[in-house]
Amino acid sequence: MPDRESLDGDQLLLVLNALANPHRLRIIAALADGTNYVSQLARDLQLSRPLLHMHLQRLEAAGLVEGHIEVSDDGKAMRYYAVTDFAFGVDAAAIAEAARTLTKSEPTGRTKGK
Amino acid sequence: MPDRESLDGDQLLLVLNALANPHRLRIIAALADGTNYVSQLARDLQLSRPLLHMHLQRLEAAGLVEGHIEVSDDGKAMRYYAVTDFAFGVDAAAIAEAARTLTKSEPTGRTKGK
DNA sequence: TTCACCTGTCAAGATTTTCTGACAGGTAAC
DNA sequence: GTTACCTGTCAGAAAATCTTGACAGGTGAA
Repeated sequence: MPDRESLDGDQLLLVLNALANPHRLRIIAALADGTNYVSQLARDLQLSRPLLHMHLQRLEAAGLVEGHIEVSDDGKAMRYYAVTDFAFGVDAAAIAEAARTLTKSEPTGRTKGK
Repeated sequence: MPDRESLDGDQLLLVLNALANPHRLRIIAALADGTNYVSQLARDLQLSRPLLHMHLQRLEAAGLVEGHIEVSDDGKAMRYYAVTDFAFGVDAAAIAEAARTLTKSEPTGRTKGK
């Protein structure tokens, strides 16, 4: 397990958003038990496959899980996902630091872009 | 500063949801610089007062900030907010642990309630 | 071929969240 | 009185998120 990471504002926000959902917390918990492929994971968690797909992409975009194709013995291509070694601490000081590099919805010169 | 807290699933989710917003990160950052009252904070952050009010409530519900009424010299009642001493770590193991006590959107016996 | 799996995508509806403008009340100062 | 602050709330629009069902493709096995 790596040392505690230091994320910039946008990264932190991306991660927090990825974690702020019960399904996604369960997905991480399930993958922490061991790597798994999409369809099986969907059955385990009782989620529709398209829904799980979307949640996995959100988690992967935040760098919390990683997927890779693996060809099974009988030639089927399966996408296996595993959790990454992420670890970070959250307190007021860390947030104050991160907030300085936030590019979204700034008071001036907003990057919003409609 | 207190030791790293250990939150149950629902608490953790509440906190993560509270933090998963750029405005709210900025609010915490601003309050980390020093306590402040609502109207002034709204001007500093360039947010409408009703909007800030909503965000503050979300943060307070998660236990990240605390507000109290303070009567100024000239008799006006102002609501001052300050950050609390929260601190917690996030990694796959912590999430796996917390996920076990999640009550929302469970596979069976959902608590959804419409 | 048909079946049972796997993968991925899309459109569109349902639900939440975010945000604003308008309104209510209060005090002190001019 | 009016003005200038402070507080709080509400309804409703706007935007983002979540979720499902249907469709596309692929493989190997019976």
